[in-house]
Amino acid sequence: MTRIKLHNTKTKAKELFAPIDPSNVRMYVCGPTVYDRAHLGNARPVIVFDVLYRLLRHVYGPDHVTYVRNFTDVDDKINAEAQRRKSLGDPRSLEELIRERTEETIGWYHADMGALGALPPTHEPRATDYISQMIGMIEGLIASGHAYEKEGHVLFRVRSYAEYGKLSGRSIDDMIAGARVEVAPFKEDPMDFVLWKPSDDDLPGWDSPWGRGRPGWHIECSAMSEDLLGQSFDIHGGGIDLQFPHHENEIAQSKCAHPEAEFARVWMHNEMLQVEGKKMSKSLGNFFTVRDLLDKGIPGEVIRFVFLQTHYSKPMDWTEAKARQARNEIDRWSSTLANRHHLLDQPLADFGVDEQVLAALSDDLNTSLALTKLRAAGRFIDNSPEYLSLSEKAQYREDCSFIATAALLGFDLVRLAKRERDKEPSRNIGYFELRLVEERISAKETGNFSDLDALKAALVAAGVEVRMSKDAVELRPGPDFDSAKLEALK
RNA sequence: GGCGGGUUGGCGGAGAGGUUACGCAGCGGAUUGCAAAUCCGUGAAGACCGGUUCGAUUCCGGUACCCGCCUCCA
Repeated sequence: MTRIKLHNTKTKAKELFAPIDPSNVRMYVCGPTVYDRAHLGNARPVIVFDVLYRLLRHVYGPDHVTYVRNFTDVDDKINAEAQRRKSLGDPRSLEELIRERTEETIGWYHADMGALGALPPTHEPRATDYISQMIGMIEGLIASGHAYEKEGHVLFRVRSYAEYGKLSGRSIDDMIAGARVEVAPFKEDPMDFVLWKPSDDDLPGWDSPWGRGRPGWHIECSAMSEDLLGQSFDIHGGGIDLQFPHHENEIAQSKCAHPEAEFARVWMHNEMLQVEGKKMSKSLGNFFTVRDLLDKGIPGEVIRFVFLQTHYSKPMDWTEAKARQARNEIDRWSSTLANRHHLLDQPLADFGVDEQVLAALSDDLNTSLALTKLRAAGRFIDNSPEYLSLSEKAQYREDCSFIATAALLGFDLVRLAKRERDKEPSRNIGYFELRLVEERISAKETGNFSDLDALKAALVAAGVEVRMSKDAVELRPGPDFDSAKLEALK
């Protein structure tokens, strides 16, 4: 069996991955707060942990991995949007408006992440469906002295958990010394954090032993992971920015609620995304959503490819140049397969995946190296002399393996190749191919190539790639293809 | 102030204590009426200063610079 090594943030070391139960490998990843479209940064953990999910499914079997990614649908920004709509005269209740907002955001999220080739997780729990579990956990924490109620709030007593700060390498005293936050008067200790807070009539709320209120941010992940994965599970993932305070607080809550349990065995954190070398922010004007890119005509698989070129533990820079290169590489794979109809129109045989790609992924998700190996495999099956010397059967084996390997990284090459193949062949394209052939013949006879060159230049200007070999002429619409310009040439 | 990440050839970006990363761009060649595409070949690197070592870009220590987190944030 493939040995997977993962860098565990908790131990700061690369470790051999040993699941608690190989027949049910369990992973929890912090999902989005559903108040707006997912921005490009949100896509990074989705893609990173999607690759891990696929790898685990490959190694342990698709039915032996449980992947949970939550939706945070209790949040001030959601409330603010609902209140805004209400203030614009919407007659519906605040709860209805909140529900509407979160519903539509979740719909967008599914569409956008699906476009990136991310598999749906096994479970996608919403915080609001787990309020009673949260309340139960909070009651337990109060009973065991790890939490206290004050002025309608319930706070976690940070000093009651000796290992607080261990994950992120911080000490409570250092943090207090450098704190820039105003401390609420009802806190015993400045670092204590909210498990439950009161809601007024303009805010969503649930009845609880401490009055009508809503949960703090961190408790939802503790409650949902326990409910869906148990008190101990294998992998907990998320962005590095969540390491503190979110994950630190999750650990404190869960470990204090169940001291005998392990909680998450391996912690994984992806580094941040940058755009053209700078942090993505609205003020810098380099902020955009996944949907913005898709609408600009950058396909999801191109975004995925760019992301996977950088190891998840390093800051990743999104640039237009990278997107262009990625598109070229993927296009090449598509056109390699586009005319191999026997691959596209029937189920493929299982000949396994490329060992080198699998090895790269198993080494702490070295997606960059995996892409390099996949690239080599792609070149091999693209009519290399070695490939052409193989029997038809052996070629088929190589093709299937290549496609399966790409799928392990989340690229559906069959779909892309079909798209390439089934591109509506423009009648104009055929017309101009014929015309180029004819003009070339006559140009060769007369020795005058100026008309031919002019036509070729005009086609290039219309965004068409002109491929003229000795015995054929092929025109391919490029990314800048402009059918109106082409029409005008007639 | 505390914590963490980064610094590799023109650009992007990996691995490995000694043997080609790879891709893009460049250059040379094949092919072409000329190109494009494709194929073949090729130069070019590891922030800085020390240490360990027969040998370090790779390990250790320090310096500099960049980025992020510590407040909602993926």
